Amino acid sequence: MPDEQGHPEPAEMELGKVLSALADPLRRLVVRELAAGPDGEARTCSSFALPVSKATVTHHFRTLREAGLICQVDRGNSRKATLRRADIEQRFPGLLALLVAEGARGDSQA
Amino acid sequence: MPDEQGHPEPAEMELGKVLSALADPLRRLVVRELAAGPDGEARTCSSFALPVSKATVTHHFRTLREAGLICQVDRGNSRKATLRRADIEQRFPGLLALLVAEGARGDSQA
DNA sequence: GGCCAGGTATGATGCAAGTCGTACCTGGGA
DNA sequence: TCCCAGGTACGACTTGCATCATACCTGGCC
Repeated sequence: MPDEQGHPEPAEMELGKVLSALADPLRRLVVRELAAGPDGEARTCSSFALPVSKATVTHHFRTLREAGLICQVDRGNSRKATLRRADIEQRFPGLLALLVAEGARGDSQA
Repeated sequence: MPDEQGHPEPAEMELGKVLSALADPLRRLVVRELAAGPDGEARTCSSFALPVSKATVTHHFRTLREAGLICQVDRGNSRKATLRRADIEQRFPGLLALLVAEGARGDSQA
C-alpha cells in the first residue's frame, strides 16, 4: 500500500476516535507541534524525536491517520505527515486551539 | 463546599485527563446530556439509565469528576451530579459544543 | 425497628492499548 | 554494487481500563 488509504473523509471522522487518539500525550505532542507550525507543513515521523522505538512511532502515526488528524504521503525514501487542519477545523471547530493552548501553558511532560 | 474532594480547580484541569474521560462513549453521553440540558441541572447517576452495572456507573462518574467535568454533591440519600459548564468553558472553550454537536449528528453511542 | 433504593469499595476478569525487538522493504548514496 | 537510514509488519509482553459480582454503608419510608 503506497500511500492513501485509512484517511477518512471529514464527514467520516468520529469524535470518539479523535478523542481517543488525542488522549495519548505523545500523539497530542505531534498534533500540537504540527498545529503550531505553518499550515501544510510536512514533516517526517522521525523529526519529532519521540522517546519511543520506531515501531511505536509508526503505531502512533497510524492512529492519528486513522482518526483523520494527519495525512501521510509517501515521498520516496521517506514519508511526510501533514496536519489536516482545514478538515479538522471544519468538523471539530476549536479543537486544535485547545491543543495549542495546552502547549502554551505549563506544557510539561511529552 | 464541605464534601468535595477529587474536584480539581479549573486551573488544575489537565487536557489529557479530560480527553481520556471523554474518550469513553458512555461518559461522553453523560456530559452531552448534561450539556444539552439547562445550566446547573442536577441529576442522579441512575437517571441516565446507562446499560452497565451500578459499580461501573460509579466508576464512570468518578472519572468524570476527577477530570473536572462534573461536580457531585451529596444530597442525603442520593448524590446529584452537575456539569461544571462555566469552568469547562473557561478552561477549554468550545469543548462542550463539540460534544453537543456529536449528539446532533448520527449520534448513538457505540 | 426493618427494609429497600441509591452509591460506594473491593477484588477479579477480559480485552484493548502502548511498548518493544526483530525481520523486512524501499530508495539514496558511497 | 553494497550498505544504511527511514518506515512498516508481525508477534509478544505488560499495563490500564471497562466491566462485573458481591458486600457494605447511608438515609428515607412504612
